[in-house]
Amino acid sequence: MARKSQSDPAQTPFGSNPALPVDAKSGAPRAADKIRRTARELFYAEGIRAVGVDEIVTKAGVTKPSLYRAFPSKDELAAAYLRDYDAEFWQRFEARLDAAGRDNPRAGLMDFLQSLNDRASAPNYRGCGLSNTAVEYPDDAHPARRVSEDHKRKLRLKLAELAADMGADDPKQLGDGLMLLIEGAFVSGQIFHAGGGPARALVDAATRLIESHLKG
Amino acid sequence: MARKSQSDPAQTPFGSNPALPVDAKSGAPRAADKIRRTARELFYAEGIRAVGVDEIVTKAGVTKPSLYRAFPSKDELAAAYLRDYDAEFWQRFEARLDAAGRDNPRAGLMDFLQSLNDRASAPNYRGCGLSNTAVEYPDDAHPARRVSEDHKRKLRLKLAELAADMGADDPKQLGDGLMLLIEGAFVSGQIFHAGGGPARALVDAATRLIESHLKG
DNA sequence: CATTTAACGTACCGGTCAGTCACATGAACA
DNA sequence: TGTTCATGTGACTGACCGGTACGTTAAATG
Repeated sequence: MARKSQSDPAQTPFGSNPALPVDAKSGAPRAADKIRRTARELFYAEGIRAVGVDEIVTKAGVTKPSLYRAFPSKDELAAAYLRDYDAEFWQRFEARLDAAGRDNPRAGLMDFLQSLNDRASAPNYRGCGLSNTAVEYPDDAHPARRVSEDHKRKLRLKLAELAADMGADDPKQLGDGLMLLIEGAFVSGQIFHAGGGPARALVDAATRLIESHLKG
Repeated sequence: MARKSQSDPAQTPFGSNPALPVDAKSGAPRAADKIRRTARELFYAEGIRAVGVDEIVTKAGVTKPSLYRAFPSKDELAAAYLRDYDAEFWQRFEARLDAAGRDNPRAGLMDFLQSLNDRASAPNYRGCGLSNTAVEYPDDAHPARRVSEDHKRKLRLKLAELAADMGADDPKQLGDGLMLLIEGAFVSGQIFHAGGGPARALVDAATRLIESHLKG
């Protein structure tokens, strides 16, 4: 028989799911990790509210008590999903900046925008899991929304920081303008999903916006 | 006793609910209209999936069979909500354009953006009901999502049309750039809800983008 | 006044939801 | 061998979900 769904590559618009951590001795993936992995796929693709815990545990090949031993509630599982999502986002984001060189923030940012542009044109693109969650859960007290809000605040600061590094006269304004473009690409990418709708204008619009701020 | 919740102004970030149509003879609002009105408030404020039909009929002061006599399903009620939303959107949008004069599309658009900027800073702002629905329902076949997609396609065309009227060298590109900014304001407005987050940069960024296209 | 017709409510359906329980299994370790 | 730890089994809960069969009311109509 060997392992079964282990070979499934699980390609998603936000990147492939990383290899599952395995138990040091037995070599078998732990139930909690399988749940995390499956929850991420389903939550991202269909939305959190649309996915039931039964569906998660069934697809993960585990059982419900395993889920509730690892996570106190579905809401907390959703929050954990978003914390993973957040961590991977920054990993990829910083990687782009590093690749372009820390002395060239504009190239790094444009690189990120180009990759977002590409992903947003993929057929099954579903935008940003963190933004989507804020739409699904208006209540600030919801644990998943908290992760989403924290992430967006951090992104906003980071963009302003990059704008300052680029030498913009009004870095906050440029940072916010860039953020609007990025969030706009997230949502319109998933509305006009195949072939990329307005998201195809992302790089061009960002370039013009940056130019405008740098000339001033 | 008199009428009870009739006086409730129902102020929402997308404008106050219009007066309920009343029966020509009895002078009483019809059940279907009360449902439509209540559904719109709840769907917008909390999301479609988050609101059950029981909550709708209870708050509307009617009963479930009245809902299902007027609408074939909850999904179709959601679609009807979005058709109303769409109609009001264009009504307000075109009104701005008319007020500025059809020979001055740029002023009309900027007027609309300014009003969006203001609404997006309101404490209970929840973005665009049509965009939110696309996030909630990834399936293209869902009746509510269909309304959302149709609306966004139409908006995209309209923005390109306005860009052309402004004399842009690449109207589609400018239209798409503006659309990214608008969608970005919808979502970040509801994430950074009070005091307006990045949405405060909407007018400035749009101005710079337009200027950039007009100089080319 | 009797009857039709339209609008509405009462009471209920089966299914699914998140979450829990006591208990069995099986491998690692001492 | 006995203990510990992660996991599975299977049954169960109470709330809620979207949706419906059927009865009631009252105004309009002949």
